[in-house]
Amino acid sequence: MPNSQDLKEAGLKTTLPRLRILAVLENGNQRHFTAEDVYKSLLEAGEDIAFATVYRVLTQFENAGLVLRHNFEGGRSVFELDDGEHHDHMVCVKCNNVTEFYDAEIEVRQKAAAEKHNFELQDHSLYLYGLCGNCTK
Amino acid sequence: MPNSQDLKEAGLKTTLPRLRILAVLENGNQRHFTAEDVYKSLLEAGEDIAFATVYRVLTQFENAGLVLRHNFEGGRSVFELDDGEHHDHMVCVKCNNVTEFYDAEIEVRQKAAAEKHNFELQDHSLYLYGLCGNCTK
DNA sequence: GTATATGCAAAACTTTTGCATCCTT
DNA sequence: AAGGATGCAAAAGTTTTGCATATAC
Repeated sequence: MPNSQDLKEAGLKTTLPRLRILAVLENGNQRHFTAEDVYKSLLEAGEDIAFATVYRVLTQFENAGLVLRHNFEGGRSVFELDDGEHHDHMVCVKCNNVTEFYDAEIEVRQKAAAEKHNFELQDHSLYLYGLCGNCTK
Repeated sequence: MPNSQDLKEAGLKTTLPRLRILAVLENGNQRHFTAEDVYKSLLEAGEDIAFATVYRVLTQFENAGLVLRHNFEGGRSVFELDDGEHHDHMVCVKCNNVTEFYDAEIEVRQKAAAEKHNFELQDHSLYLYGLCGNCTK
């Protein structure tokens, strides 16, 4: 779990906005946030942090490797704390709920596909879209 | 390969802009286009079609099932003719070249992962990011 | 004290839309 | 002739940036 130490190691000063944003990402009841989600959480917690700062900080966190940015359908970025354990995502198109999953075989086949095409794999994103358990009831 | 017949079947009138945009998607030396790519191709071909029309038509084609829209990293949509044969994509982060690939086992495991989580799969996107063969030389 | 970070407002970008006019059937 | 499509310009939505002020070290 990232903390102020991680900020320093990333060359980022330990400022109040950064700590507050980190707290939202760590302690929220969700793991996946749009920038607006983060901003609203801060407002609700009584924190007065500019929207521009939220974006700046999230981008800095992303560059520092603390946060992952996803480009799901819908045109808005979704941010998530990088816990170091890679996983993929199922996104409910109705309620926007995000479920994480992992399949070792899929990872292996991706690497194999990349090698086969002489492609130097750096990263990947696998998003499943559909209806989550709650929304099919 | 879609044609004016497909337009009619989709409830879309056979208009010059639609035919021209279809022609770009079919006959370009690439298969993957941003809206701007399409617009520029039209300009180069001497066609005077509004940018807004390009977006409108691409969206209509998407809804009609003629075209797929991808959300790669970078924040701009990428469009591709839907040839009916599902495939995934490797995107070169240096030259933006897009390579298609398909792995039946990955498809199977995705379905299995969805079922395991009681998730009704509708669609998915798998993008590999890295350096293509040309860019690692 | 110095360098870096933040707030605010404005800009940049992509994509969509309102409306008058034009085209297809 | 009638309904749908296009062009233009303006709007909408997300994300970034310039600059003066404030903060961390």
